[in-house]
Amino acid sequence: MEKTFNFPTEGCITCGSKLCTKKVSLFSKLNESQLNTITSLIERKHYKKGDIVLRFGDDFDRLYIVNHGSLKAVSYNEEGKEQILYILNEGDRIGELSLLKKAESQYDLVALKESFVCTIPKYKFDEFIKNNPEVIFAVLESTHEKITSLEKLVGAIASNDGDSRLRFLINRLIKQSGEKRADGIIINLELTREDMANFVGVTRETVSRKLSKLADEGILKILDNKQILIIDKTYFERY
Amino acid sequence: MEKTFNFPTEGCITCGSKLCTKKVSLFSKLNESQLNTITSLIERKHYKKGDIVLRFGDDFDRLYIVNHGSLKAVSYNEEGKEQILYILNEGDRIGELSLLKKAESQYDLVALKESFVCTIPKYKFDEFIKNNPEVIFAVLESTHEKITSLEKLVGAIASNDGDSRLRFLINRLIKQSGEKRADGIIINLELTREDMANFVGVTRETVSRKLSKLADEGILKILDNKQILIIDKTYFERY
DNA sequence: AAGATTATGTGATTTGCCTCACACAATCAA
DNA sequence: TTGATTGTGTGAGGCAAATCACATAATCTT
Repeated sequence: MEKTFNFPTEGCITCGSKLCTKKVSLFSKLNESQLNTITSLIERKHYKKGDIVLRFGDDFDRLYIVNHGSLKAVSYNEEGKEQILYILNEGDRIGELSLLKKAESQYDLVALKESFVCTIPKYKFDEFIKNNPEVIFAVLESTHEKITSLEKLVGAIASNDGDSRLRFLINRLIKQSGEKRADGIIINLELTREDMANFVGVTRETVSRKLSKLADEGILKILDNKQILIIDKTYFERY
Repeated sequence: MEKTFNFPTEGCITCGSKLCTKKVSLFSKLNESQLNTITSLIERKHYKKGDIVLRFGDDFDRLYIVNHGSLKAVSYNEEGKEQILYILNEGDRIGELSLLKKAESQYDLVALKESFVCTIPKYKFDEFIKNNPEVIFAVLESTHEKITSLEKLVGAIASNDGDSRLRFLINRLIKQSGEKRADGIIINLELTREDMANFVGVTRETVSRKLSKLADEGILKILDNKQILIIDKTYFERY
């Protein structure tokens, strides 16, 4: 079912020419010449599904931008159970903080599917910022979004109520990757049931059961393991 | 038991003269004249225990700095249950993000005890930053700390294990306000049992029971409702 | 100082999720 | 294509924490 992908060796695979710098909100306000400079700093790498882009404990000395594909950032608790902190889709970025000081990554960055990831080394980005100080505001804004995202996650999983955890999860998936159709909203999942569980702190069994229940109630339809059709969007907006 | 406080009408109540700008890490790298400028921008207000400093939905158009006392930032879930996102002690600040754009507060800011809070209005701070752009890096660093703090909170409460939630809570209290003594570390709580519960997402009963259990095991001693003596610090460091 | 209010500890009961178990489906690898 | 691996759904049972209930302690208020 998965359509095969034709990988260009050079340039941005989604917009055809440049390295997508324009669609990254971090750079959305830059002019043409600034964009060209940024583009020249970028290194792009290819990852297969399951590949580890950055490992826990490694130097976090780059800014990472998802050019194509998606990543998860996962930490591990005492018993080694996975906790997903962020799900990064096309255009999302992580590592703004490494711009400040040398730091070690507190999580693994893992490709959820075949992905292209653009990176800018800290020292290069530092210099760019020195010459283009207004970019720092965009960086701040980006960290703002991250904080908001985490605050909501905390609220969702602290509630200790499985139904609202699932509601939160699906609501976020709708926002991140929902596509409107005539009969509802399609979510194309990169996540497994277990990933979903590890994001909101339940077990994969609970995710399965809750999804089935929601399907019984007519709130959504499970098309297949990787596709969910949201019928009653409002149920998830009660948040 | 609570010692009464002698409130000066002007100047910093903890350092005697200026408005504590020097102890706030946000400003720690500023020179004397910059500090004087900042000090002149600050407005200080007094709050009684339980007073609401900023309400959910209000314009978040100031930077808030705890000059003396402590605050909690609380949001509410669907059922109206309180979720504490941050505990702010002397020198801590919140609202850096309001520097970017007009935003509404996503939580209530509540005084945990009698407190003095210094604020700087957005428009004044914006101007200060325009003249002292290097401060923006300190702001970024401050948001970095907030992100790290939230990431850890997520890891703790997602685990779904009461013991580790409590371990996380007490570990943070030790770091935020623990005082070393010959016989261990004293934590002077501003939080009630219910506050503690609302921070790590359990009920107050569970906090009570878990604390009693830890006391039985000799890991800590409950001196009274507001004082806990940590005997085996290492237990809480397993994190 | 006395009464009212708020906070705390602890027992009894309920409940929802985790755990374990297993069948079946989907995907991967050669 | 085939077998191996990984993912998924669902039942049964146990258990930790929520809930409910109440006595007592601490703290506010005047």
